[in-house]
Amino acid sequence: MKRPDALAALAALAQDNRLDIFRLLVEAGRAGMPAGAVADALDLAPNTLTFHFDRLRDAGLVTVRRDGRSMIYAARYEAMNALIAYLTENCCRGNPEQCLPVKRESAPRKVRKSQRAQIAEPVS
Amino acid sequence: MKRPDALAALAALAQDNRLDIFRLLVEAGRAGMPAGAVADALDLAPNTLTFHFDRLRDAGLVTVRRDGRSMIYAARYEAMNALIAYLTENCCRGNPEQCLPVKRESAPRKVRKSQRAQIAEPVS
DNA sequence: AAATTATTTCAATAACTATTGAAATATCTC
DNA sequence: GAGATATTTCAATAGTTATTGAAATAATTT
Repeated sequence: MKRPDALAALAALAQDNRLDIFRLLVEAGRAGMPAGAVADALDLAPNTLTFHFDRLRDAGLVTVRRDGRSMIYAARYEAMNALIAYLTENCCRGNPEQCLPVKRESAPRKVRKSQRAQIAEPVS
Repeated sequence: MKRPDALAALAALAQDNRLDIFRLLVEAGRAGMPAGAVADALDLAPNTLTFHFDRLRDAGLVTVRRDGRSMIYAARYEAMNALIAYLTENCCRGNPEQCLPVKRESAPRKVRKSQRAQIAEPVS
């Protein structure tokens, strides 16, 4: 996955309703589910839903097919996998280990009360 | 990591400049780098940069400390790790395997030319 | 072929986001 | 403490995004 695709996927998922929609479709599995069922489950207006589906689709995160008068949307697991791979490679320097909390070399040295004021607190 | 934090992290990373900033800080390592150096590297106005740093910081993706007149920003690898974990759990049903391309049970059955038109193409 | 169901399209709008220029603050050096 | 350097704050603005209501399309049922 290249940067523009990763950015598109992040933007698509970085929204309340769309994250819900995608998670619901992930649960639904490869078979996917009809737009109406998603609308019912998440209590969204059908036109609002179309708007979000379009964005998820542009980002390559879902597919649609028609079944009678229903549109069946399904999660593209490969896309999520590619996003996770991108984040692991580019934002953890290749290994997720990198992202774990840093190990202290030794316990922090004890400090007398009179010295405490000297020690700068890291800003937030 | 809970949903609101994941959403915040996604939103923070879903922006051109911020994704660059974060990737640069990941490269820079635990030591981090001064705001000015980031500004030079990415050719961003200092006030624009402050705006983006604030957002990354709100999302818990970076930390700051002051060093003289410089502000040193550093990536919080734990946050990225937590985001990847969240996506793996919630958007791949727990195992990243889930996200790999589906395996075909068998090779698709051959079809005579005269039958092709019958077969519905999935929409997009 | 009219009515019904499922979804999309379109236009309007409110809310949010990123960028800019100018001014302020904080720290350091002379 | 005056001047220089590093960064932040503030206000204005242009651009983007999500939601809504009304109307259109598409497939099914009667």
